[in-house]
Amino acid sequence: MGRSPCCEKAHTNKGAWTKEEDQRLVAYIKAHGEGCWRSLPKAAGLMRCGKSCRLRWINYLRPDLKRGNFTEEEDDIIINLHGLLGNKWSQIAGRLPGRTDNEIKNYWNTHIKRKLLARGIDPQTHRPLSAVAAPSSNRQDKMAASRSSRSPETSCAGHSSDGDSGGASASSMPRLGSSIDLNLSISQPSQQKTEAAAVDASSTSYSSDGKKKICLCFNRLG
DNA sequence: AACTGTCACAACCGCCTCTTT
DNA sequence: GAAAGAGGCGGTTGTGACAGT
Repeated sequence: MGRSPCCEKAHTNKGAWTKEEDQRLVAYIKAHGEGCWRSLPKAAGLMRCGKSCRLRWINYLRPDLKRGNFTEEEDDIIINLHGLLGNKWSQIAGRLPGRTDNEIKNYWNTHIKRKLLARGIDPQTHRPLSAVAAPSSNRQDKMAASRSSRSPETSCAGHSSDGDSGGASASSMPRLGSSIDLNLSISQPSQQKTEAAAVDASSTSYSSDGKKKICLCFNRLG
């Protein structure tokens, strides 16, 4: 539709970041904070697209990032949150401090998918493979599915078609065995924001028997 | 040693959503 | 209310590392 590109592509570097570029970016953000990504590259003396700077900072350079392997506990959290949220990587990442959406997305695609398949569980629906109809391998179908999953009405991919939309309780959904209790609650739409359903917040706590509990509150279900 | 296949992950692309004008 | 700009998100790709033959 004629939208101008986010940056002047002819004058931007692409590909892997160099140490010097990283240093420039870190130094600039340390000095000025995260501000306008569009103007940041110029201000920091980087021949990069603003989006690229943002991604580099968020996924790699941020000081609070937790590098290294995912723990079993993190695996479980990701699997359960994915069952609830679908491919909402940023929301899942928001509940795993120190992890980024990109990291989780990659980890899901490379490790967890296989892990679930090995257990005989469909990674998309979280149901036993035998109960899942043959998935479409058609690329266009996948794209269409991803598009529809981004609409608010179907934000809980894989469960919106369950037919039990009235009882939005995690315990009513078939779920792989886990030590994590997903204690969901639905509140009245008291806050008058008209956004579509959103998982507003979650908190992690421990029950008396030491089991980890994650509380997810769906504040605004449409 | 050379080749091939697989895996892991950083980075890019295009679209969507939110905010501002 | 419409249009434009900017940020954010999710899917996909490119590539280096490693393992197997």
